[in-house]
Order: sequence, then structure tokens, then C-alpha cells
Amino acid sequence: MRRDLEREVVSRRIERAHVAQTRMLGGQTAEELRERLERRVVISVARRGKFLFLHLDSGDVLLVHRGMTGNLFLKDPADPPDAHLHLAARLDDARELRLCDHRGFGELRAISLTELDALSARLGPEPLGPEFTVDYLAGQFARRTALVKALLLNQAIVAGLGNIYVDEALWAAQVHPERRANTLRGPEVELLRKAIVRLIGESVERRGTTFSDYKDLYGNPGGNSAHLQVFHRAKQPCLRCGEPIQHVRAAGRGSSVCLACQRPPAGNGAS
DNA sequence: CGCGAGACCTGATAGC
DNA sequence: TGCTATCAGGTCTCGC
Repeated sequence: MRRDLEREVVSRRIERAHVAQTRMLGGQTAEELRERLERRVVISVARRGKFLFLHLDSGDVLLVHRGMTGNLFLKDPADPPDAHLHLAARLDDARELRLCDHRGFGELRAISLTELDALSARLGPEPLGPEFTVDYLAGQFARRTALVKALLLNQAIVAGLGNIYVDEALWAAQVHPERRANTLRGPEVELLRKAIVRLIGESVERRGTTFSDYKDLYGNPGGNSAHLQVFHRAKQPCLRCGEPIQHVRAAGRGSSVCLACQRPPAGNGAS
């Protein structure tokens, strides 16, 4: 998404912005956001974890988080209005950047560079960056008793992983989601780290994973969906051992696992 | 302080 | 058919 935005909106001027007043603005008024966007030129597009940042010539930054169901579209202003449209930014090339989000769990607001830095500092390392080493991950796991799945979803440990990639990584490393983080052995941590790096890299090249709602800027689904090994494959055979994939609840999230490949921790009766 | 459950929303779908 | 219950890509808050 960042790459597409960079190609399409850098150097474009936002002529007019329609902003809906919703909780996605995090307390900012629609009027303030509109004023901070209109007549500004997009200088660059950055990403950190699941946040997108459109840097503007004013020094302001447009923060976008897509939450569960948020989508960014580049459309013709004459195209029919989308349901749950939160932002429609008319660009100087007569196209319109829209943010639609029917559940409204996303985020949309103008922030300063200082706020961006503070936000970025609260996130863990990028999975494809140099800080995401096996020593780092093993160090985090060693001092935590939470479920390994909860820690991988925690954006302060590593930035950008969600439910799909965590389930895929745990399956690839043959680690059960309900293992306590501090019980993982060194080789398991290394397998997990390698799986995360590979899965994220592959998915970016395939333009993302569409599970239900995700679409790219042009409305096309991501190409990674066909490559998922476990996620949402309950009752279908494990692609490693043939046993049926189970759907369980772990760390409060629906989780797809192969109980034959991903051995549950001792004394975990329920799932 | 860390952990885990519940809350926040709307919509799709399964089951009765 | 139509109602109800459940579940969904995320993250925050609160109680323990």
C-alpha cells in the first residue's frame, strides 16, 4: 500500500477534503483535519508497523491506520460514494483518495513530526529491519510469561504483525500459540523469526493478503491469500502432516493450528 | 507491572 | 423466510 501511494500521490496537491466526524479522528475535529489537509502537497509516504504516514509540505503528517476493515482507494470523484466513507481527498490530477472503513476501528488524523516520533518510539522493530534479530526476540520472550501468540500480536514487541501472519508464522515454526513465551527454546525462536521475515517479505511482494475486505488502492485483492498455509483452513488437511487444521481461541483471537505439528503445552486442557 | 477479558463498531453468515 | 447468535484483518482500557 505504501509503495502504491508513493507512486500515485507524491507531488499531488490536496485541493479539497471531505472528512466525516467519527471516533477514527481520535478527538480531532473533522474541520481541523480538513484545514490541515487542504492545499497541501504530499511530499512522501512512509510506513511504520501498520501505520501509514503521508508527509505534507506544511510539515504535518496525515496518519492512517486501517484497523480491521479500512481501505484506501484512488477513484474518480464521479464514482459512486462508498459506504462508511471517512475521507475523500480531491487531488490536483482530478482523482480522489478515499478512506472507507465500515467498522471504524481505524485511525485518521493530522499529527506533527514530534507526535510521529513519539508514536513510532512506542512500536517494536520492523520485522524486515536490522533490529529484529534472534537475540532481540529471544530476549523479549525470556522475560515474558504471556502466550507467544499474544506477544507476536503486541506491536511493542514487533511492529506490523496481525492475526493472519502470526498464525502462519507459528505454524511454519511448529509452535503452538498457547505456549508461554518464556518456555520457547532457542531453535524455536530462530524458526519463528525466520518465518516472520520470510512471510512478511513474500506477502509484500504479492501485494498483501485479502481475507475478506482488504483491497489495494485500485480495488484489487492482494495476491498472498492463495499462499496461506493454515489461516482460515479449519477442517482442511494440514499441508505438512495431513491432520485436519483446528480452529481454537488463543490470546482472545480465533486461531488456526495443526495440533499434530504444533504441540500444545502441557496442562492445557481446553483447546 | 504484566496479563487477559471485555469494549468498541458494522456486517456477513450459520443455525434454528 | 427471517430471526438470533456468533464471528471478523485491531487496539485500548480496566480489573486482578
